[in-house]
Amino acid sequence: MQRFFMPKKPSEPTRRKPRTDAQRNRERILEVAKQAFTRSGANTSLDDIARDAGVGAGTLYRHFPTRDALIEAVYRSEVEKLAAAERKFSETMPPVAALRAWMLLFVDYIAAKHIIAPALNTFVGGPSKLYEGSRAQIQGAIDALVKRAIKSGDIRKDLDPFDLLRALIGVSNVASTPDWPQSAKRLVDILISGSRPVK
Amino acid sequence: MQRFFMPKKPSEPTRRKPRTDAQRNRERILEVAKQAFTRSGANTSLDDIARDAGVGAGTLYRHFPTRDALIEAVYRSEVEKLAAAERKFSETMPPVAALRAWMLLFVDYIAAKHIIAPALNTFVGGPSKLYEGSRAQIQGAIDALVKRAIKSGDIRKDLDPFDLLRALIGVSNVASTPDWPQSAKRLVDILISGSRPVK
DNA sequence: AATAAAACGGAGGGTGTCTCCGAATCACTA
DNA sequence: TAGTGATTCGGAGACACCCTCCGTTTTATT
Repeated sequence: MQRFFMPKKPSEPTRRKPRTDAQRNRERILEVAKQAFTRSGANTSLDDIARDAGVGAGTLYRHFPTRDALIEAVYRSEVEKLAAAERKFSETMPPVAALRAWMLLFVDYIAAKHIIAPALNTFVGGPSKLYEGSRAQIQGAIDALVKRAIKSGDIRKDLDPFDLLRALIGVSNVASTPDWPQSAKRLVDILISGSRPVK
Repeated sequence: MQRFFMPKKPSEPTRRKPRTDAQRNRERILEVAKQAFTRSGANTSLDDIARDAGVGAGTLYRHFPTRDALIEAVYRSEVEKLAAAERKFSETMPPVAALRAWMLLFVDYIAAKHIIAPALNTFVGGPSKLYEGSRAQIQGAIDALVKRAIKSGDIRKDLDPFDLLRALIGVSNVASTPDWPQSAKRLVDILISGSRPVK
């Protein structure tokens, strides 16, 4: 009987089914890392995380070559929720309200998982390629929100969406007082108000 | 012959003149640290700094028990310049203009000595006592500026000065793109504009 | 069951932090 | 100017973390 063959690109020879233990370890590491980061901040020892996950250091580093890669993986789902929220707000709310709501949500997310904040800014020194994926999602979200608000005429034409984003990420980094979320939310309104067109 | 004695507080017994080598070493360390931080960022090896200063690690740690203490000491003079600028601006410019000018200057200072930025926010986890002195100076400066602007009626009554400060420090941390100073300056105007009273 | 690709794991080398304490240095006194 | 005790120096060393390397083990596949 003639059988079907999946078409293979010649450049990509037969792909093997990924090993189940690899997948399992990857998830275990992510699980442990999430707890560890939330508990003890973003510079927990990676060797410790590996041990708690019942895995050798080598395994951890093979899956996540850098600390940043691990952090990004841990928070990828949160970032996707933010991106989803953008779409929903854009459909159901007037432009400026949507922008404001999203910014507040952003603050909330960072307040909950405070570790994501230092991870969001690239390190001093140079624009690295880290967090490429997550950053693109976030940037896409605020870009869409601001563009819509500009089009509606409720926001200055010359507003750079990333300016807002930078401010948001920034305040989230400064955790000098326990009430910083309130401060951040007040700031959202200042930013919105300061972004309206000059009359 | 009867001699004079300096009156001594009993609680504070005779103070000895500080040793000259201690003073000299302290200054040498500061000098080297300043260069090292500016050149290679804020996580240069402290042992390296000690060696470059021709000093043992113990000496460095005795003078500056933590890395943060050293950083603060290095940038204390810059902070004092900022505080001085506040006084000058307050005397020579109208309230809002003074506030704006100072904020822009703040951005410039951080742009020049980028290391001060990560040093300005307390670490995640809790409000530590680090940078107590410097932070007080900066906070005092913006507090004065905002209070004056509020009194003149050009700024909302309910504006918290520290909200602005947080935003400033924050954006300075996010160095994702090489043009962040421009972004920061645009943001200053957004913040000012958003801080005006609602009509 | 045999085979080879893929993943594992942990020992180990490199680097950074910070302490500890005998040795060296200095301010003060007579 | 020499003596002396307080103060500071210095660097070896204990510890922690990062990350790699490679012999061993597991797995998908034939």
